[in-house]
Amino acid sequence: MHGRPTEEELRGPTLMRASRRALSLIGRCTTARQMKQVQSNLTVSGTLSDPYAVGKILTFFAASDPSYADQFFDFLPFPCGATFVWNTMIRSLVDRNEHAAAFSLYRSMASEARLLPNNYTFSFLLNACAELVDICCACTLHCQAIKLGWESYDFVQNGLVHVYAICGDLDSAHALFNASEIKDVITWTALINGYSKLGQVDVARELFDEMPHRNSVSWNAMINGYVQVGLCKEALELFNNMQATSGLLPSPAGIVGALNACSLLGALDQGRWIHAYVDKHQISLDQMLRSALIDMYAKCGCVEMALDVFERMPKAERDVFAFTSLISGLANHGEGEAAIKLFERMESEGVVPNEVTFICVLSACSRMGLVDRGLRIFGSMREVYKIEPQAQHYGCLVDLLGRAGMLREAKKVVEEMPMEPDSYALGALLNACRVHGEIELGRKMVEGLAHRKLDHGGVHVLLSNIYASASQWGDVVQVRRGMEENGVRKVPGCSSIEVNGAVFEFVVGDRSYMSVDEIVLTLAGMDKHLKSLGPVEEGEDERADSG
DNA sequence: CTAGGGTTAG
Repeated sequence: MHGRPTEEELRGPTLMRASRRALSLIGRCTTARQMKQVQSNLTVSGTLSDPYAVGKILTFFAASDPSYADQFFDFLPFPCGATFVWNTMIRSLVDRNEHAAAFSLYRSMASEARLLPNNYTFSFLLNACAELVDICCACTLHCQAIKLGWESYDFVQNGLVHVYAICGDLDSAHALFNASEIKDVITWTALINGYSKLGQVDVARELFDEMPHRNSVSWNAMINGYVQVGLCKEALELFNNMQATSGLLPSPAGIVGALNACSLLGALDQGRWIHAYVDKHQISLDQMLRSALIDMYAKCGCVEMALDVFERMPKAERDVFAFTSLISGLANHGEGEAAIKLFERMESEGVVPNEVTFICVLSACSRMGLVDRGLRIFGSMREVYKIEPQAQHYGCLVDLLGRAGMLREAKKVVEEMPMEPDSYALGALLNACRVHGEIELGRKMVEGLAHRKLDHGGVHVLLSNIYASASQWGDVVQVRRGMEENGVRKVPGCSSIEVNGAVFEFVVGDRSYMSVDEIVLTLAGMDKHLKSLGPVEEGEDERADSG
């Protein structure tokens, strides 16, 4: 029996009595109408007491019509539905991110249905705790699992190690790991992951080297662990190592990690190599992998390829990540107009922007000097998308107004925003003060911040930059001296870029690397060239915008 | 019927 069910099969009154055939039929239903028809036949024939059939129907509706699934479950003629059906329902609630409902169902399992949870129940709910990073809940479940005798079952064991590790309680996770008699790849990987998330990559690496068997998930956990703490070279080294030694094909998730490392390093050649590798081995290009490719190309300075990956993406897969990555890439390459156009295209294609998208598109507006457009987009956040602007968005607004020379308006935003301005908002305002020669305003702001103990290194550096722009060297020295005396430090900026396959790293103020003279000369040349082009007339872009 | 890994931010 293969293929879609025929009308005859669906209507067949006697067929339902045989549970196995019912299961096969359920498996072949593709529409809600078909499934409901089978469901009513099962109800009439009494086969609905088969929990496997019920479970399959539940799972089908949980994915397509959740409220119908809930209804179906509520009206099931219990006690025919065994623990299995409850587990299925709990799992589908967890899948739908309705964790609270899943836990409440767990509670009524004993009270209403007089059913005891089993190893499956615990495994699903421990997973839910891990998603919520809720260690209290995990402890409660742990106790109950012990009480009911499910503690030492493999999935429960691994679920416990995983949840404690994710919640950062590595002592508990490791203790369970040590006591565990099963210790499979999953137990090891859960622990490695926990240490990575805490930033303890050395411990994670030791475990990784020590574990008896590694699969691609274990490799990925370690690769991503390195990326998370910024050890991108180590991440790529491990990624290459995996190809060379393990004989495993990396999964899309692992490739995302490696591409991430390339993005952070600016390692275009390595990124290209990975892209080619993906093509060659026909690794499936899923949504996330495509977004990671777009991001990698954009961050490595190759917007054309970023665009190419985007356009080749099936339309239905172009999600908010793909759009936002590209919008950000375009904005960062001076293609502000294209970034805004893409944002509009996103809207017209019905892809809903999120808070990150707004940061990217607003910054595109501010670099283009498109004040009105930026203000309109900012307004649409709340009005159209019901996204409450965060400090970061107010920061973008300050930048938008400040760059355009509307200092008073920018200052007003800083003063009236509903939360404490973050360093970006303050930095944007101070930067605007520098560009537009508003020395007094800048000075007063920093003084006010220092008074309220809200000053940090970056703010003082910006103030000294303001003085420097105005050639007030005495004040520059004073600010710097004040910073020294008060022990204020700014974290030095750093960046990296790949040239001919080798990655070079730079730290502000460090002149020890090779060809520093050449770089400084080139920069001076670029600066001179830009200045020779003359200033862009104020308001020029705004007119182009409305015209 | 089950578990561990992944994407966008000035």
